[in-house]
Amino acid sequence: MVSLKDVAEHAGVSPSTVSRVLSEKPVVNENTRIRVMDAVRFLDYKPNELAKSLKLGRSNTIALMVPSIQNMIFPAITRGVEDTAKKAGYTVILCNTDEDVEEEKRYITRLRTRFIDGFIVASMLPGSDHIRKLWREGFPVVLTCRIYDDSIDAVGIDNETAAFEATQYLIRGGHKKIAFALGREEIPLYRDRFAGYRRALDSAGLPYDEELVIRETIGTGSFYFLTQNLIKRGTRPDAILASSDPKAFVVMRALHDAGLSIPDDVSVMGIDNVETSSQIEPPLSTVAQPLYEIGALAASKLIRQIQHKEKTGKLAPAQVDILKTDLIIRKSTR
Amino acid sequence: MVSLKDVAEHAGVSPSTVSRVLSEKPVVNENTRIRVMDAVRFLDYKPNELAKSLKLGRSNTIALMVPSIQNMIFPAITRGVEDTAKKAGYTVILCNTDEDVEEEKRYITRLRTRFIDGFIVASMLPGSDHIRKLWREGFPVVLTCRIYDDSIDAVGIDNETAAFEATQYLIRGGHKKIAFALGREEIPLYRDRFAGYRRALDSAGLPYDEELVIRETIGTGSFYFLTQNLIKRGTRPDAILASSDPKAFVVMRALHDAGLSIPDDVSVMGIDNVETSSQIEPPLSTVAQPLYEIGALAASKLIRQIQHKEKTGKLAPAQVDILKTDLIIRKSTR
DNA sequence: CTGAAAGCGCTAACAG
DNA sequence: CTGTTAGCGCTTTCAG
Repeated sequence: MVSLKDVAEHAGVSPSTVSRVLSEKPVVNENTRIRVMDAVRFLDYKPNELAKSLKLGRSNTIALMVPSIQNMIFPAITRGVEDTAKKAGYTVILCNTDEDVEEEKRYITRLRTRFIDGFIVASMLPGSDHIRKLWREGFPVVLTCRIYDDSIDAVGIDNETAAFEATQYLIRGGHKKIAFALGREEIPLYRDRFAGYRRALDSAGLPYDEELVIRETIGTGSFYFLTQNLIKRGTRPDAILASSDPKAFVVMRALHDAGLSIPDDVSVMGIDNVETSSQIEPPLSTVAQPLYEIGALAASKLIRQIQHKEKTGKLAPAQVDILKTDLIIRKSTR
Repeated sequence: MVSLKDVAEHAGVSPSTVSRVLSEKPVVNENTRIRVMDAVRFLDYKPNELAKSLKLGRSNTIALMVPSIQNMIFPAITRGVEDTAKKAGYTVILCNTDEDVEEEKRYITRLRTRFIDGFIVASMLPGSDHIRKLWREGFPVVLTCRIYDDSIDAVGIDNETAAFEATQYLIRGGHKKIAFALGREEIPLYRDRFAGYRRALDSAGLPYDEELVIRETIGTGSFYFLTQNLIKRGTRPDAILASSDPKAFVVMRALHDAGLSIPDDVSVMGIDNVETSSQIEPPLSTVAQPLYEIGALAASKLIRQIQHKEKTGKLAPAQVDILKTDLIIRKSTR
């Protein structure tokens, strides 16, 4: 490996001078600058980022923590993060946490020993204190898919409203018995969507029927069976709103296998708009989250925060950005 | 940040001693060992990995380069990589290259300045020399989804055979006019799959009909229109084998929108078995790649190679692993 | 404008 | 068994 010192020798100057021209310090004589640059090119010198990091206490690296990259909403978010990080000269480390708080903590402590510059945390569980602590210590963090309150930087959507709009759309389409496929209730995201569903029912004067909510409970079995049970129970809904697109896929499969047609017998709607949603048959009506933009914005917020901290020594006040969703009507609803 | 020196002072020993107990060197007195460990715990000392990396010339970090994490085969592969890397104490950096060789090179040079320990390169383009060069320089690399020859470590599947088996299955099912939806031909993967298709036709004594191959050419339009054209041309196929699952989705959509029923009017088959394949309607028959295992094996090969290099100073002989595929029959074929 | 020197936090000879 | 020393490759005072 060719080092700064080699360049210095080759150019007949001191290492410090080379360092100066490479960090574009304005104080260096044009002639020596040229001589140094020639040597740099001649030796094809690449500065050692690790040494720089050690000296400077930052690594130009950020971590993206997701429950699982296999969860269909995360590839797009991840791509948004990576693209904007790359543009700003940052590298991203991918961490799958499986929603395991201990795993998350382990990652955080491990990465901090490498001078990681910041974290984008995209898990969905209710806030645990280790993230708050991180923030309080002055560490750049941006939350996504999980917003505690307005005390930590975050970007997300208004889940309550998203579900409200979906339900409202269904109601306007003449649906009267709208079921709801509710994901694990300890996840705030799903609770919010559930609340939106109920509010829409309310404000349309439709009764809320506990019978019509399919609850994913561990042990009770999957949505597939729950959906088929619901139908067999005789109280057949005329529409089902799923609390996420992947859940809608399962619901659709159950309906189909039970011999029901979508949307003729029952409309199905999701929330998320993952890539697959437009590819299934029938294409799923849904409320789109701007996934790529969420990732991109999270990354640029984080980087801004990192740079702010470098300048001023502390974090800028937290700010949460709520991106707008988009009602997308395809063919799974009538 | 608490450093090794702090621990040393606190324990009343020299930094080297602390270093020794922490790297579990056997030569240290039990008593001082305990004293040091107490200090470590008391100060909650975490070694600075960056400093270690700088000193040792390795970072316990590997890079995973994929065309795009949004390409549906990569989330599972990525998860396989990350899981096994994590278990071995490695961190993974995710790089989206968009199949752009220059981008790939830029990543490589940039990451090398951080003492990256190895690369998993999962792009699909024919081999460019920068990867070969990397390998020749003694840098651990494992290729995946792209096998040049047997001179570089790699893991993948036998694409020719995969397509052969799919075609053969279709033929056995009584299909006589089997179309093929062929991805960009500069990608060897697709060429191989195409070859397998042709060989199966051949060995069954079925004629190869150029009319029946839908070629994705830039500018000619998407598979959607190509498929509909094929149908309108009058030579309606009784089956279509797509060179990848995502392409099969488009084909299915085109067929559906043209009023044809799958599999009654035409069978559709894919190759890959991405997650969505089982979720669409009808569920797609396909040849499964063991995606997670590909990622996991790639990572463990890479790590083994890294460790081999640390021991011996050079790479172990290249070895390419061909994982077996799995014919999965669902409902898109009759 | 440039060089010498110190040091980021760690490990590894080399002595003792 | 343990301490001293040097140094990984870089940046940054501090002098000059």
